Amino acid sequence: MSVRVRIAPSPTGLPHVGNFRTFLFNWLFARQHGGAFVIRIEDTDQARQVPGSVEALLEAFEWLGLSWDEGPLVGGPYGPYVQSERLSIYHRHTDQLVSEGHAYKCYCSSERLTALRAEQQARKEPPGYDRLCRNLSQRERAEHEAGGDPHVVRFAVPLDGSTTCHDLVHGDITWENRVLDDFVILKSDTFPTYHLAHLVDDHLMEITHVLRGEQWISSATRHILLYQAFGWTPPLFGHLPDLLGPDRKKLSKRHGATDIGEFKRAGYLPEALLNYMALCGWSPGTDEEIFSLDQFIKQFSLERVSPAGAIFDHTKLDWFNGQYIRSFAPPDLAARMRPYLPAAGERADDADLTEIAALLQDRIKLLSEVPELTDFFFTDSVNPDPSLLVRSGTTRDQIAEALRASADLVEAAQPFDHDTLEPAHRELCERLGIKATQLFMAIRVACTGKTATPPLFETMQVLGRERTVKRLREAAERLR
RNA sequence: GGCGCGUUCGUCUAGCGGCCCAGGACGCCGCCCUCUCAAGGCGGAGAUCGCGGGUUCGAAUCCCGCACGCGCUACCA
Repeated sequence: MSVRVRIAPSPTGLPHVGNFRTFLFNWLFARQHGGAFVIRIEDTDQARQVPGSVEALLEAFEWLGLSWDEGPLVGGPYGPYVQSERLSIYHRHTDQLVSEGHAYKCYCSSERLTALRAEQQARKEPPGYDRLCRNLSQRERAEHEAGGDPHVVRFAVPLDGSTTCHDLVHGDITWENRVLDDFVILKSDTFPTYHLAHLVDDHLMEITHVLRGEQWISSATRHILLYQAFGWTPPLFGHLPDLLGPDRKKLSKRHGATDIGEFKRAGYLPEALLNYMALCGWSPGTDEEIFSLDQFIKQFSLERVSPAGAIFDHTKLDWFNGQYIRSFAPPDLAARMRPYLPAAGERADDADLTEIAALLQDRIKLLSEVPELTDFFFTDSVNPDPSLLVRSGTTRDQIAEALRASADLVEAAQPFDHDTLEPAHRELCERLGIKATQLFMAIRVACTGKTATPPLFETMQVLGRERTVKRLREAAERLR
């Protein structure tokens, strides 16, 4: 039987990086086995819906370059892929369970349930449904029905025995059935709970491996019990570790930027995010760290997934991003940079941008750093600060003279390029009796307005002879 | 409270009985390179392997307790 995995996001907000790490592992597993990767929208909680969630999710998939075989937009033979469109299926299966005695209608009010829980806690007993309606007589049941009383459907958990989950990541996990109460599988609004819905869908969609977050471990026993009640063979389970915040709590919005769109805006590359996410919780067992998606597909294995949660460390993500930025050919980097350009640079042509990209390549970790590092390429004047122009060990007059001399050199340089400009300026230093550091910094500030820039003469080359001369003379004027 | 999962440098991790008085990477520190900033190269600090018992000639690795963290214990997923 071929592998089929699924991810089951609920449309309750922005696509979260923690969820995506889980999605990624599912995706890798599917691709590795030539299986199907299915997206199913779990919208059984009507109250928590957030409009636009699905669109944002799919956008994130697109940005990361991950495709899906069945689900929203693409459909598939096991649809519909939205739970709210599958209500009749859940009702049919709930009825089956009820008629076979594996589930029962419960008419208890939420008030009674709340009171019950309070009592139990007061007596330091484990909270849980007391199974009142499990033992209703035929007559009592008929009365409730006749009265049209609202109800939920609860699963009748076996009173004894134990259940074992053979987890692909954690190994065998066993629970005593008696620690479970009769959980709700169909809510009074006639929507199924997660427990029922995901399971019916997984079975009907012929899902072979359920790779989900570790918060589901404790529910796995309920799920296996349900499979048994239906007489179905459960899929294989693998509970994946969480992504944690610096406080070791499960990563959430509280920890800052966690939705995929924010990473994009912050200047991260999808390659870097993917690479880092995959290494949070999975390791190849070698010293390799930089992986393409194809390499991940080849090497990924559930056996090497760590059972422990991992803190999501932006510092290391930044390093990956820098690695990828440096790995690009300049024209490719230029294309990546384009969306991040300052307003003044939006009309830059590809050739110019490629030269700029080559200069920035070793200097940025995030594409969002591009505007502040490139603004001087796109503006008319840089308004250099005189105090930056003239630094200790030099005088205003000295620097003004040097800048004029530099302008003359630049005007005369033949050809106008780095290889001609640098030696000419080094000679100028000797002639003027200034240190290269001092002269070059003054020129740098004059041409860019900044003290930290790409190499001076290469920057001049990209700036062009005309603008360079103009800036040098303007700066000299400022020192009058 | 009950049940479950987890626990190796600050962080991500390698390790599956001797090769480990624990290796790599990020970060940090220093040096080199150097026109600034980076990038890069080299080197360094950094982990009594959560704690306590056992098993064994030998344990980070196996077993048992304990502690701590996290999760579940909803008509949320």
